[in-house]
Amino acid sequence: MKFSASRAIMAQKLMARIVLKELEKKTVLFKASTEKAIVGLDVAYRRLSGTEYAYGVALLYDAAKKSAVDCMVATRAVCVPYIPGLLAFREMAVLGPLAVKAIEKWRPSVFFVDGHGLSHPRRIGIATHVGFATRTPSIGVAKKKLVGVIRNGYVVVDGEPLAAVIRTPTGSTIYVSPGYGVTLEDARRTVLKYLKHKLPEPLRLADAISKASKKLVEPSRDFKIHPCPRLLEVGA
DNA sequence: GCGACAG
DNA sequence: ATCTTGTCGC
Repeated sequence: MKFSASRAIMAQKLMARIVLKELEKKTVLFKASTEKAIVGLDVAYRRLSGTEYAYGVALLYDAAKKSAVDCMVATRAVCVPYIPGLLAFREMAVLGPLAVKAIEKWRPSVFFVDGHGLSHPRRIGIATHVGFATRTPSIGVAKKKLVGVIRNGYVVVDGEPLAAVIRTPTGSTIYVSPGYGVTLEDARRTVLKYLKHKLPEPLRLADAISKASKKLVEPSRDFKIHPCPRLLEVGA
């Protein structure tokens, strides 16, 4: 079936009703400093003879050892266009199944996802989709602002802070927002603990591996998890 | 109409 | 995000 932007928006509004209600009731599943295992999720794309493929990476980061300890790479042809605000529908095709596998295999405390969570037009960014779909805490980390204005270090919409604006050690700016089951302050504090470069370690490493995988892994039409390339040397 | 617009 | 060469700077 062809992708329908209007139906996707309807779906997000329905999800928002549930997620925001839980957030009001302070249904918190994760608190800062309780993390044992963090899984960084990122997606890279590659055009190959008329078909566009998505390379999804799930990287397991050990909070105690402060290093990456495992990773998975998954590929599949993408079937949804990129539309601001609807990024989740494009990336979930590969991140959804991959996140489920990551939970079964690693039992992570929280997911770090590239992209916004709460700081989204309907409060349902990619990070929220991942967390809600898997009922696992998640935090969104974006490199560009999508909505709102910046006031006192936060992205604000209608007077409500939706994301923390953080200046990274490399001088760039990132926007950290709650995905699912996490408060804004806990999301901010947690990301800060792993911020050594432009992105928190679990995401920086997942990003490096997803890009490197494009020339080391043959993509498949349908969703498939490949043997993880021995790339943990990419800064880990 | 104009500007904005995650990855 | 991706397409792309060299190049300026820490």
